[in-house]
This record gives sequence, C-alpha cells and structure tokens, in this order.
Amino acid sequence: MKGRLVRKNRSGRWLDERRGSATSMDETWHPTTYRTHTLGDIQRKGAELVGQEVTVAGFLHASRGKGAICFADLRDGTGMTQVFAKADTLGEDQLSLLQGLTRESTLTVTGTVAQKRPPKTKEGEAPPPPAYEVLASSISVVAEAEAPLPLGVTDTVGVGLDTRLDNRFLDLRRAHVNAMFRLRAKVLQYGREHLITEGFIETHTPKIVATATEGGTDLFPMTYFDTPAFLNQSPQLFKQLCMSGGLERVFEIGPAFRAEKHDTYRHLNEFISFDIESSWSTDDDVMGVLERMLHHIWSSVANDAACQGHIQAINDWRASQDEEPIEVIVPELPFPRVEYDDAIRTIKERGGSIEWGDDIDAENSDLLAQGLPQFYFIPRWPMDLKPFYIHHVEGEDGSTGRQLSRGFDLNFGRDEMTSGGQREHRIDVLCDNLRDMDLDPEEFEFYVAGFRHGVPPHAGWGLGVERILMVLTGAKNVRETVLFPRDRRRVCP
RNA sequence: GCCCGUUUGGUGUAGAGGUUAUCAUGCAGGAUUGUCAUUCCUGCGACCCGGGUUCAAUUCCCGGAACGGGCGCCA
Repeated sequence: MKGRLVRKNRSGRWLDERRGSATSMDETWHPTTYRTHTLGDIQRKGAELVGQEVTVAGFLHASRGKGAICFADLRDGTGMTQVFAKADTLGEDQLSLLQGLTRESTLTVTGTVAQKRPPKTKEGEAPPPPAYEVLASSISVVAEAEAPLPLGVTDTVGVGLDTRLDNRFLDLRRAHVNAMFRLRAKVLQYGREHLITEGFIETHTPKIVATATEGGTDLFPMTYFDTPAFLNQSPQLFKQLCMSGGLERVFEIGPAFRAEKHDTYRHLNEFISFDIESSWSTDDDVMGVLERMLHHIWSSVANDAACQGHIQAINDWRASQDEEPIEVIVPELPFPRVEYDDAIRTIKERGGSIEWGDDIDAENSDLLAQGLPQFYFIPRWPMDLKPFYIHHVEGEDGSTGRQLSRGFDLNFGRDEMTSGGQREHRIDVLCDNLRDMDLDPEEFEFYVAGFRHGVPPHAGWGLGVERILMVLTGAKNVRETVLFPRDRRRVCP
C-alpha cells in the first residue's frame, strides 16, 4: 500500500483517491471518444500530467461550493478525481450548471491537471501524499440524475438488502459493492488460469434438458417448443459424457438451476457452478486439483495489486460498520482430510446429536469445524448418502460395516463449498444404482449409453462460485456476491 | 415444506392507546468556504393494506401482503 493517495473523510479515516482501481499498471489503456484518461490515471500518473490538458468522464460523486468556486468529485470505475472550477476559467454559465447538477449525474470535463493544495491537517499529523485535480475549462453534462436517489451512493445511512437489490445499479456504484464484482472476476480468472495450466479445456453443456431430476432437488419446468423440458440442475451427466468422448479433462463455469424453496444466507435458485471432470482419475486425484486451484486463486489474489485495492475498499466499508477487516489468508497445502467415519466420531465426542449414516447438518458442521479454520475435505461418505453416479470400491466399509463411496465434500467452516467424487464407470453397477434410488435407467438412456462402448474411470467436482466469494470477501449473504440474484421471491431485476 | 420475526418521510431509524410523530441522511432555498462525504440557517417530506375492540388505533387483536431470519435440502 506504499504511495497510496489518500484523503480523510468525516469519520477521520483517509480515503483512497484511487480506490476501486480497475486497471493494473500492466493493462493497456486506450482513450475513447469520451475521455483521454481515466480518473485513476490522473492520480497514478498525475506528476507527469501536471499542466497537460485532459478530458475525463464519470459520475458526480459530490460537489462543494455554491459561491464563486466549486469542487466536484468525479468518480469512474478506476478511481476518483476532484474537478476544481471557478468562473474565470469555466465561465459563469458552466459554473452554475455544475453547481446545480444533481449527485450521480454523468458528465465529461476538459481541463488542466494540477496538484491539489494539501488539506489542513491537525498539528502533529502527517499530511497525505500528493493528489491531483483537474482545473476545468469546459464541462458537458451527459445524463442528469433524478433526485432524490432511491439509494444514496455516498450516504452515511444504512440501506436494506432488498432496497439495494431493487436498485442494484446504484448499489453497484458504491465502492465496496463494486469491489465485490471485480474480485469475483479475478477469482474466476485465476481459477480458469490454473485449470488450463493443468491441461483442462473449457466446455459448455446444455442448460435446457429433457431428463427429470438426477435426484436431490426439484427442477424448473419449461416448454421447449412442444416438448416438456427443464432447466438443468448441474452439468454432471454431460461432463461425464465428455469423458466417454475422450476429452480427457474438462471444466465448465456456468449456471445451474434448482427449484428448491429455500430461504437462507447460502442458497440461490440460480447460481454459477464451477465444474471439472478428469479421466483416468480417482476422487483423491481431483481433490488434489481442487486444493491446488484454490491455493492458486488465494495466492494470486493476495499478490494482485488491484485485488488488494478491492479488499481495501471492502475493509474501509467494514470499518465504517464496526466490523473486523477481512484478510486474504492463503490456505496451506494439502488441505486437511477428515473422513466421514472420523467426522461422525468427532461430532459425537463434541456432544453433537448424530448417527452413522446421517447427513452432517449445519449445527454438526459447526462442531466439526472447531479447530479447522480453513478449507477441509470430508471424503468417503456412505454410499447411500451419495447420488447414483458416485463410484464405490467393494470392501471399503465404514465402522458400521456399511459400504462407503468415493464421494467427498469440501467445506469451509459450517458451509459446503464443493461436492465431488469418483464416478461409477461400470455400466452394470450404474444401472443397479439407478434402480436402487428409484430412478428408471430408461429415462437416463442418453447418459447410460455413454458407458456402453468403453469409458475411462473418471472423477470430478462442482464448486459453488458464490460460496467461495463469501469466504474470500466475508459476505454474510450469498446475494451480496451475485449481480442480480435469483431467490425464492426475486426474479427482477 | 416447517418455525420465528419485522413493516414509520426517497433512504435508514426513535417512539407512544389522545404527541405539532424523533433523529440522521436526502431534497429545495439562502449564507459561507482551496474545499476534502465542507460548515451554518430556513423549509419540505412518513405511521403497509383490510376488518375488529375503543369515546379515540399509526400504536391493541385478527386476517392479508411484502420483507427478513432459522431449519430441512443442497453448491
């Protein structure tokens, strides 16, 4: 954070003039029809720009001064810059236009870059590092904002989540909210980057499907021309067909739809699933892929200057809400593995009410997570808790003598991040599994057929992108991590 | 699907069976200012809907709607 350009706000903290910086130093910036420089540029390259004429554009963040001069803070996705206006350089008409402009209006400003006069500081307090401003010679109002705003972008008052989501476009203009989605893009970028280095290729499978549920959840029905169809709950069956097709290692980042009427901090009816499938692999092999990928994401975020800016924006906000700052702690490899058998024993020892063969609910997960501050795997679940496509090895029995599976979960604290496993590639076992779970192999013919003419053993997993973002950003509600979340009640906007 | 809770200006809140309904933010107007989410003055703006109890309901009761939270299930 050396050399940050900061200033103080009313609560006495220094604000980062470059906060929300979108462009890393190594990215290439091309001027557009509307601007020669971003506002972040003015601060970063201010020293060399002094005296030069620039055109900048952005939202009117705040304006001060109704007399002979006016200070207008302009904000774009890369930072903030103050515009200084006085009648003798801007002209009476344009000055009063600027002074009367509503907050959040968009405008372009042409003027000369200058170093700001330093703010008054209390005795003994160090002045902030130099910052730069634009001395306006002309302005052009692009789109005036109606007042009052349904949600004050700079207001100190709190705003309910529902109000925020109803007016998401304004909510997104707030630095810490904007930062969330820039971080989201980075997480996907680094995840993708890692899988490509391990030889995975990106695929897309259909979201409109004819088959009924593969179990465990309800689907959204729809009409596909004259045929009944559904929105897919997971790319599972299709990525397995890719294995049969010899694509070897695939990944997919795409939407999944579940029609469950849940109403919790961690569920959505449309979410982004980050899936992989890998041939000639076991559950243990793909757990390795997962932990290496998460490690890469975390260490990359920790070493990315833009990400640090986003984290800082979130922490500035958290400080104003009296919340502890978040920290990017790179998880150690390998992640702990707590087999289901051991998990049940540990939960019982800690006073949890659970029996072998039960799913591990949220309360019991809290007990299990004690002493596990980071990600941890739970491998080797009972076969009858896992879907029909999960593989098992005869003779691998739990402490009660019941068949174990090659399915695993990855948790963080009480929350499940990932579900995965080695898949059943033996067609006879697969069909038995379907029948055991009261599913009709006939209905899954398109899938079962993929196992009839040779198939490699394979394994994979599906990771909830939103839940990973919650861990990274400290968001307490999954809706915070989605631009336009779809939950039980919300389909608009 | 089950359980619990909330609903007061644009936004976030305080509060009481009879109030001029609190505060902040915002908005409008004015004064001031090389300011720093400026400061000061003046003004504007609200009790979710329907029914009941009562002399009187925004306040109590019932129902509805919207929203929030927890559980189950999952990512």
